[in-house]
Amino acid sequence: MSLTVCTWNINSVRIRLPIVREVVERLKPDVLCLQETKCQDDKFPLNAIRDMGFEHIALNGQKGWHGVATFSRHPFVDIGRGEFCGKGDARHVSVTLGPEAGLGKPVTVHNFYVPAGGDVPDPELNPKFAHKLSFLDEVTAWPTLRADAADPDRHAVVVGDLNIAPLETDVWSHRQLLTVVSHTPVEVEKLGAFQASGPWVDVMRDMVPPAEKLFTWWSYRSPDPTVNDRGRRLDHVWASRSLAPRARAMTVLKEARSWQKPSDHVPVALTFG
DNA sequence: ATGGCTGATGAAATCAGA
Repeated sequence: MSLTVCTWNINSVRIRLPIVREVVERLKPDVLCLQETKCQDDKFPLNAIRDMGFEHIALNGQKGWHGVATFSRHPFVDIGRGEFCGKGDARHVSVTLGPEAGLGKPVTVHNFYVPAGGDVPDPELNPKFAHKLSFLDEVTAWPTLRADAADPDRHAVVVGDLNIAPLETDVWSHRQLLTVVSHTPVEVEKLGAFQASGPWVDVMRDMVPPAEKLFTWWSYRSPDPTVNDRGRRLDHVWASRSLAPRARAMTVLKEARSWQKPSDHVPVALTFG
């Protein structure tokens, strides 16, 4: 028995429905977590998702921007939606699957979309950056997440677009990105505190050694993002300590960045067995 | 050398992404 969890910032679920199908055929996820769905719940293309084999769907969307969604082949025993910084943003949804999903115990999958943080890496000058830092502080202290990580009767996973590339090899140029939002020391420190609050294991980096470059995002502004490979690892899969040793395989579907009408992020799939 | 692009909204230009 195994469980494959996939995370993908899709940058509009409606405009990219055709390649959702392609991603599902290639990665065969049991659980698919999307961010930046940009779709209110009552306009979500539920039937198309069900046709791909996901009978169980948990939404937390809003009009125009943000929004997360989690699809599953296995039923949910629980669904949760966190709200942070009192802004009413749709940036989190969690689902819990029973032991029959394949891991022997229930597993809770938290799907996050962390604020991007704007341009200027100074919380005094840039409210978006201040929001990003506050969001990280709140999720680090969130009792629900800490309880899930510590529960001996359950596995837990955190996935999503965390919008921070923590390691030097998570960006195309550590030196040049030190002052660019997504790789600044203050963000990396807060992401580290968030990770330590579980503690959560960065299973992508268990699968690909930290010495190797590993990216999940390439800017739309490059004419051909594959040419210079100026990417960043903004998307993450973390597992609770009981589950992390059971990571069996990972796929970063880099080729999806070159498909027609791509997202600027590519899907990441992790199989636990 | 990051921003030259992309998407949502709403019907043109602006905001946001990161």
